[in-house]
Amino acid sequence: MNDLNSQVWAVDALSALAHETRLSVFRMLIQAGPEGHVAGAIAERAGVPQSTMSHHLSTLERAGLVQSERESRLIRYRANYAGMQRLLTFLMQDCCQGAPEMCSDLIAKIRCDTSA
Amino acid sequence: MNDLNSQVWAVDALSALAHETRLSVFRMLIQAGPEGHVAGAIAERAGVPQSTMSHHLSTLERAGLVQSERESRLIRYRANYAGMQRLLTFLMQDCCQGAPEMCSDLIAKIRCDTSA
DNA sequence: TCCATATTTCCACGGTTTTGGAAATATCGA
DNA sequence: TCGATATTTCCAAAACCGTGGAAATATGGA
Repeated sequence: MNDLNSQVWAVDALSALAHETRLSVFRMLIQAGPEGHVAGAIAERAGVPQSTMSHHLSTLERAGLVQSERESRLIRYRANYAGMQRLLTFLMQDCCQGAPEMCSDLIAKIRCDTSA
Repeated sequence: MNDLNSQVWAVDALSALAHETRLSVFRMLIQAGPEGHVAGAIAERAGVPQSTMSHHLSTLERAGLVQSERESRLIRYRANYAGMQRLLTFLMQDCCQGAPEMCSDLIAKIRCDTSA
């Protein structure tokens, strides 16, 4: 995938996350881990109507940030970690080209714990 | 800063980046390093009118992703690495809460080189 | 087959964002 | 002080996005 295509995709992913409801849903799913949540529960937790949430979920899915799977009448949504990784890698790649030492600082400061 | 305020800020930062022109300007500035670029050069390189670019630059600046400094008649823009770091840290923090092992995978895969 | 449940798609209104020419502002040099 | 240059701010038109009720679709159970 060349840089221009990546950028088009990155804009989609960033747009998908650039919304109060969608960002919190994405975080909810990241935090839920592999279990994810079904659509109705997501709408209820977020306090928005199902049809509105359905739009948001499909936006996130089109952007490659979540995945859905039907479980009989329910549809379960999970975070797509690969999409997240691709986005962060794209942004970090930019970072490094101009300031490698700054970039390693940044990576060093990212901590894999919730007390940050 | 609590989580809710961070999220409001994160939505602003993500919105600022969620635009073809603005994302490429941000990357241009990241890649330019501490030298940055002056406003006119940015508009010319991106191929958009100055007034349009001025709006975009102020959007990025309001979001804390770039900084400006007057140099006599010119205004020089530089990437704000702290803003970038804050955004990535916020997104990674989410990431870790649900899937610590995945998170370390992700960090391990981010490489500080341009051959990625 | 028919009903209940979970979810999505349709549709259209209202709001926000993007855009760029023209006018305003800032700075410098003569 | 005046003119040239760099940039921003003003404004209004066009394009885009978010919203949610109602209708459509999918599934399972009786």
